[in-house]
Amino acid sequence: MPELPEVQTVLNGVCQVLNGRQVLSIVSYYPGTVIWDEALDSHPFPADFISGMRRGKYMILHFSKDVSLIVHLRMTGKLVFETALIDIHRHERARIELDDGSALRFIDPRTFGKITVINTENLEKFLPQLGPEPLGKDFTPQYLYQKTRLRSAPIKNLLLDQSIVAGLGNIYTCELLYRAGVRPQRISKSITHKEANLIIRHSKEILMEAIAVGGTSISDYRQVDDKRGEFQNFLKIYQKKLCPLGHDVENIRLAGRSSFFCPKCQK
DNA sequence: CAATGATCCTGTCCGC
DNA sequence: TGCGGACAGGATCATT
Repeated sequence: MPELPEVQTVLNGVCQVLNGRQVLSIVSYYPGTVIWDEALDSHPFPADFISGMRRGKYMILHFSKDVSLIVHLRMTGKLVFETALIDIHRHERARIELDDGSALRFIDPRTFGKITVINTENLEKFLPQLGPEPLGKDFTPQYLYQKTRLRSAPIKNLLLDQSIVAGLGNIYTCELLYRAGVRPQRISKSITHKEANLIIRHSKEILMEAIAVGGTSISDYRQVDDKRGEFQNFLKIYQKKLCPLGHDVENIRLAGRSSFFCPKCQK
């Protein structure tokens, strides 16, 4: 599922494709996939691509004429580049048409993904409240420790809360807690300074490793050129029966999600 | 305010 | 071979 490393990888590909191009139009094939800001100019396109950035799991694409796109892939969304117009794919929910006849197709079987077209000035208004970037300087052991003091929910739920830290999802949270040696169901308040240190260090480490190999392709996730990421080959606990040391892995449900952990390696 | 559970949705997989 | 049900889970909304 697209988490920070997958979104970053897709964004990098999208920026390459959009570099020097104009968007001519955004076509919607499924109700609710494309959301239009009411405060938008009535004829926003064509607009020149300026820059792309990422905030948590959101892609933000800036264009001329104060137009921006907020793209969220949710669980099964893909942005696939085509050099020429072709038939609408069964799961194609929207299409971003470019000035050279190419297009980015938004393919999303489960239809949870969204493309929001906004006036750039309204960016803050259209983004939810998001915590610090996990790879940023504000995501520190002190910050996390302070947040854990206020909560009785399991630490995994806290890490999945985008208003606490923006970009972690189920897979990397399972993995980083395994690396940190902390059980996902541990009550947040019980996390020690030392454990907060380990969680922060391994969060940053695992995200950087995953970005370096193009993310994790477990089911639908693909890069813009339809290539798979490679990090699924390095997962140690997610959907495993045995941990790397050969211990039995347990799977419990936390916040409605499968949570894999090793009772021997994680305390 | 915190925490939990339902909801959105469809493809895939498992057991019978 | 077919069918029903469980499952996958990011974010939002309603409820406790």
